[in-house]
Amino acid sequence: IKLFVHIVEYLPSSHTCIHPWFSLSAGQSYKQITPNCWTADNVLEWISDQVESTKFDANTLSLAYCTMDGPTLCEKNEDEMIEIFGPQLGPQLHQSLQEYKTKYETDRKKEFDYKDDYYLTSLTTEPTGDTESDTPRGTHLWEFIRDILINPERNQGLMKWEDRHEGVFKFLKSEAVAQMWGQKKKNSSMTYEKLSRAMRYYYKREILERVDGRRLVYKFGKNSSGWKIEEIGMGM
DNA sequence: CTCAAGTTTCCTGATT
DNA sequence: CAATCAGGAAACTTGA
Repeated sequence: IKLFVHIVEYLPSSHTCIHPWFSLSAGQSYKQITPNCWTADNVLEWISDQVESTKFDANTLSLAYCTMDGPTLCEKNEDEMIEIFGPQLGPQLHQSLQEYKTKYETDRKKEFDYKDDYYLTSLTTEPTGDTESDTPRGTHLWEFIRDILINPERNQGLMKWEDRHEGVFKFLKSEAVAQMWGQKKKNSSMTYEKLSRAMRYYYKREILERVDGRRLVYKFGKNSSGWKIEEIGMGM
C-alpha cells in the first residue's frame, strides 16, 4: 500500500504504468470473486462454509477429494458433485456453486483477467469477513469512483468526501485517478479531461448532481447507490 | 450483423 | 497562464 501511494504521488507527470500492487496477493475470500477464479484454498474455504452451514459431518469427507481449483470445480455437473461429495453434501454444493456463478455472471466486466479482477476486488472489499458477499466489482465509471471513495484505507490521497452524508466528494489527484480508470479500461491515454466529460454525462441521468463553483467536486445523485453509510457496513 | 448504452475523443468557449 | 467546466458531435467498445 505504501508503494502504491508512493507511485501515485508522482504519477501526473509521467506515463508510468501502475501495476505493482497487483501482486499483493493476500488472502482473498472466495465470496469476492467468481468461482472460476477460485484457488484450491478458496474452494476449500467454500466447502468448509457449506459444511458448517448444513451441519454436515465433515469426518465422512476426504480432504483429498476437496483439493481442486475453481476452474476444475466449475466443470463438475451435479452428478459428479454427488459422486465426489456424496448424496447429502453434493447437491448442496452444486446449488451453492450455481448461485455464486450466476451472481458473478451478471457482472459486466467478467471479461477482465484475473489481475484486474483482483485489483477491482481489492477496492470494493470490506475489511472483515462479513456474511454478505455483496457489492461485486463496479464496472462503470461512477462505480469505480465510488469504490475508491468507500475504501479510504487503500486509496489515501486520491479522492475524499466533502460531505459524506450528502454524497459530495472531491478529486484530490485527478490525473492519478484518471490513469487508474484508464488502466482498468486498458486505455493508457485516459486523462482527467476525458474522464470528466463522462462524469458530466451523469448529470442528465441523475447518477451525479451538479455542484457548481467547486472545482473537482461532484455529488452522487438519486440514481447512484452503494455509497451511503447505511448501504455499506452491514449486509442488508 | 444490428442496436443501444456508456463512454472516449475532440473541440470551442467560458470560468476560476 | 494552466486547470477546469460545459456540452455538442461523432467515433468506439461491448453485451444483448
